[in-house]
Amino acid sequence: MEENLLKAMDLKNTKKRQVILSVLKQYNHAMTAEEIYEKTKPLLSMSVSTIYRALHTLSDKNIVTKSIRQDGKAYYQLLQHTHKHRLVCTVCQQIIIIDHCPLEELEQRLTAQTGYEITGHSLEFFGICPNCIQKEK
Amino acid sequence: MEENLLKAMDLKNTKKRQVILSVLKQYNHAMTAEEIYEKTKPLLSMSVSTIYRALHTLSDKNIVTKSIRQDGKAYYQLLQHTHKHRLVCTVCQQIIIIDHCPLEELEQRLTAQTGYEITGHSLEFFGICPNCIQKEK
DNA sequence: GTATCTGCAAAAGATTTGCAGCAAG
DNA sequence: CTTGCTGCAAATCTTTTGCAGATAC
Repeated sequence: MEENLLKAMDLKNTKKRQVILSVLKQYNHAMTAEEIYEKTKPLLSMSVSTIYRALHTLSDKNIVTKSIRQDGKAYYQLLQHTHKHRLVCTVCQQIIIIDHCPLEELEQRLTAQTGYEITGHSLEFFGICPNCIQKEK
Repeated sequence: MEENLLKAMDLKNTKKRQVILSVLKQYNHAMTAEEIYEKTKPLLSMSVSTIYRALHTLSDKNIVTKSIRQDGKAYYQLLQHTHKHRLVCTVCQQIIIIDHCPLEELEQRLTAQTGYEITGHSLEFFGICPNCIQKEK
């Protein structure tokens, strides 16, 4: 399965890339290189630079997406056509997933107005969760 | 003017902070610490760490906002209640400013659904501008 | 005077890179 | 075999920090 993805993109089908892809598939959410490193370690140990290089290659080939969040770290995940955004509590870091992405309509309007071919967006909400609002009183 | 802002927040009214604020006001868009450093240099030279420390303090006091973009750098700007987002060409880096922020309504809905007090969001669009689409053909 | 600010140089954290050896096709 | 992949260590880039001296109030 991971094999086909790699072959299709003229990439060598190495064990390490397979394991990276299988971890991304298994967890199915955006992960940092460090998290991927931890999760792959028990399966097949590899150096962190291999992970960075693999992720870079895979994101060039549009197999994974890379997105930099407000913590300054890069998060990688398998390219998905139905994507989601997050609402993050700035106090306790609790996260709520926003299922419906509200931007598709807006992107169409932007394409019409600007002539850009829009390829993506990044969107994240910040706030304080009900719990932390309580505690701060 | 800058003086009042600082006084109001119990911050010492130093020449360097004044200059940082005046540059942020003058350019009135999000800038990196490095850009601020370059712009303040002719006016009053200071070390980069002073700039980082001042920006950190000012953002704690909600005088400036900090936002990390997809280039991995932190951008600072004076807190504004009417804010804007950007559409960035991933080939030539040309930028289009999106005047109307389409998220206010959505934020109200999220507040109702989650009980979060929403304090902000980050949103950026990526795409390929008409020029670069031409060239790639 | 004293709490706060600043400069400098060093440290930190995430990511990238040069090079020599290794493995997939 | 030969092109592309990997490990290691060193380099890079942005940002943070410890400490000693300087400045605002």
